[in-house]
Amino acid sequence: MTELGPGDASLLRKVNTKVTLRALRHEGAATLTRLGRITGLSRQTVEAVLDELAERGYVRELPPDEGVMGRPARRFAFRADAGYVVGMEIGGDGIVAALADLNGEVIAWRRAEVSGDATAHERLEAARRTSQACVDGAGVARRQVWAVAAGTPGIVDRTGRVSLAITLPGWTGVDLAGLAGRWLGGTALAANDANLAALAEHWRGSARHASDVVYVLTGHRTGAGILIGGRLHPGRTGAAGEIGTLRQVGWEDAARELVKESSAAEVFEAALNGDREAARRVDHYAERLAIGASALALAVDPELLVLGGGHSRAGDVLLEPLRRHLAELCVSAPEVVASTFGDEGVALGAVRLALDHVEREILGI
Amino acid sequence: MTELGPGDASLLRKVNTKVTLRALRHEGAATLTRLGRITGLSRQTVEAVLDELAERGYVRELPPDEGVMGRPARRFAFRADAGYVVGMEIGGDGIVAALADLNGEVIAWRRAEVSGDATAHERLEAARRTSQACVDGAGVARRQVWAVAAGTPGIVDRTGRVSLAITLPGWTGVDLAGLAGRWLGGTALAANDANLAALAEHWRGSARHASDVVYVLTGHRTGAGILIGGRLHPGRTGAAGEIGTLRQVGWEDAARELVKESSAAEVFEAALNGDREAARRVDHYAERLAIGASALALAVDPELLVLGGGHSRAGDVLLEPLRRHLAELCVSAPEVVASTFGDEGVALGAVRLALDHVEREILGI
DNA sequence: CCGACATACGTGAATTGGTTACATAAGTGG
DNA sequence: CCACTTATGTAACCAATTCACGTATGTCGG
Repeated sequence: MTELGPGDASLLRKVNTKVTLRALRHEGAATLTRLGRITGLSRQTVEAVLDELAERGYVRELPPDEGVMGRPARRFAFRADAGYVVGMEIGGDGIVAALADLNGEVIAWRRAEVSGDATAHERLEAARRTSQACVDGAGVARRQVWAVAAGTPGIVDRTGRVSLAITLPGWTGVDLAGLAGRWLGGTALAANDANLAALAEHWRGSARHASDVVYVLTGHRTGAGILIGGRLHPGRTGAAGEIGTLRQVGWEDAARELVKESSAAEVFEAALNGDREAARRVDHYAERLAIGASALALAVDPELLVLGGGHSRAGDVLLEPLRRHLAELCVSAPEVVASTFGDEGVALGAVRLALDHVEREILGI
Repeated sequence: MTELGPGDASLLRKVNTKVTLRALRHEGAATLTRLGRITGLSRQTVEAVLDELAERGYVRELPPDEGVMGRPARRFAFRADAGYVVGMEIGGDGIVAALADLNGEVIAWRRAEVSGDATAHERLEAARRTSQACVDGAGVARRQVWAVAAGTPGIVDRTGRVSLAITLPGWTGVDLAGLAGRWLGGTALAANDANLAALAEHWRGSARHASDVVYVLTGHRTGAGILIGGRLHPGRTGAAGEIGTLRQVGWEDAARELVKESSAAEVFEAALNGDREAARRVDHYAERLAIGASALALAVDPELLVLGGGHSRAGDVLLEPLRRHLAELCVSAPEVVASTFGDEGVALGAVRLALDHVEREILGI
């Protein structure tokens, strides 16, 4: 995994820069002495590292704390506003774009509705407009955007091209990463929506403490994303988790059956209120989900299964039968929880993906 | 994944030791100058590193090459005989033990038959005797054995305990790692057999060039192992890949149906010779395999699917229908190949697991 | 046998990065 | 205004590495 090269002396400085930067970002703002204690490095080393980082613009010196004993200490903070990233969801219902600083704090959201049968061109135009408006509206210069990531239904290959999308017309073959790179500055990435939502849950949601996670995205479409060792596992073609395509699983029409004539929310509501027929439909839907989820859970044996997407808002009405069916199917079923994020999960995961890229490539963390 | 600590100066030496040792092991034997060129380090550094390694006993100086121009260069080689590891399979048919040096060269095999309905105690005794005989017979002192690993059917948890085994009587609950540690010296590890076989294929077999691999172990029992990023993916409970337990998959009795009254080899042979009924049975078996394999392939989206275990010897008679059924079930089916190792795969994978442990913990690679 | 050549070894100085120890500076609190 | 607390600044030292250059030790051709 980690390529290991020979170490000349400057490798040490690189390592210590990473360690210091990580500690500083974790602390928010800190003095030299404190950073030294945390990292295990000497104060002098930390000082040298921070002066260098300040020079490069990644770190800012703050005015010293007042009212404390002793000589005032130099304080530093990571410059989260040194750059920005954009994460977006390009889905069947519309576009969600989020602008975040280098700490991952989202400073602007933007949404746009796009009908499910819009052409690829219309959808892409909406995405371009929405992402650009999100950045411009926040008063951030486009060249300040270091990376962009987009999540979308369907299979997205390693280069960021949509290699297969059944639910969106004309979507197969779209070079999403290539296009998004032209809308804004910086590197552009694209990935499957469920995968990104999984990433978001691991970052700040229900899956914070798990490293192997299966995420099941419910809604009009049913999909899944997999995290292994806390990292995205896209697979060779980007199709990892696309268990729904297996006929035996029946994810294709699971959602359709659930919402036959009423809305999903109504069905869940009715089931909660004791409607036997609604309860039966929810149970049947849960069983369908469980079959696919159990295949994933048996394959990956994750610590956690997160239920996300539109229908996860139903909560225990859906979670309880899902847990029950899953327990029947798995030797040792994983814990099942609802996702923390609603319809912001995919865009948030895209932010995280873009940040990962920035931290790896630019900050060298 | 990688924990990153602060770097004092000695970190550099550690890194360069690893790089040098890796290069040396790759070369077999090499001069200082050559190692310097390969690693990108200066000759002096390489020399200091190797002198240190020689002192610690990991490396040996060889007599210089003769008949070449210029001043004879100091030559070094990794001391593969500085320690040994044992890998073993404890299966339903019997025991396979392999003793290997630190280069992974197997210097002794040992086998013992144990009937499928032997008690756990009998099986363990056979394993103890076989592994000890393997080491003693090769003239290696038991304290020279740095690590032992064992593969077995069933689910093996992270501590090396068999948490569930259906096929072997009394096997559930056996603390395999704990016991194996007492038979021989060193650390002891235990894992699922299919997982280890997958590791062996990645190490020296059909899966050498793939990093994400699904391995399907055929035979009396059908199981699977998963490699992600070239590393074992055991999952939370060690049950990753145990898709066979899903009823819809039908791995439980797939093998039983194939061999109804004749032996598996006979069925394959007959199918090859144009026997329609045999071909139908093989096709049905392949379909059963493909259903489970496709679930794994869709979940993991691997680069390669390796078919191993007893029935993989059948070759194309089985591979061809498997590929066909897999292509029907998967969006983009992975390449399917037969395993390189027959009944030695599990023990060989155990050797690799033990070596991984040694390299990580002792050599610090 | 001997000189030319090729190649590797050996040594010392310079560089980079890091640590420890201790004197000094700059605040707070009575 | 003095004691106290805490951080900074400086100097000496160490560890690991590289570069430059001189030296050693073999082969090859006559």
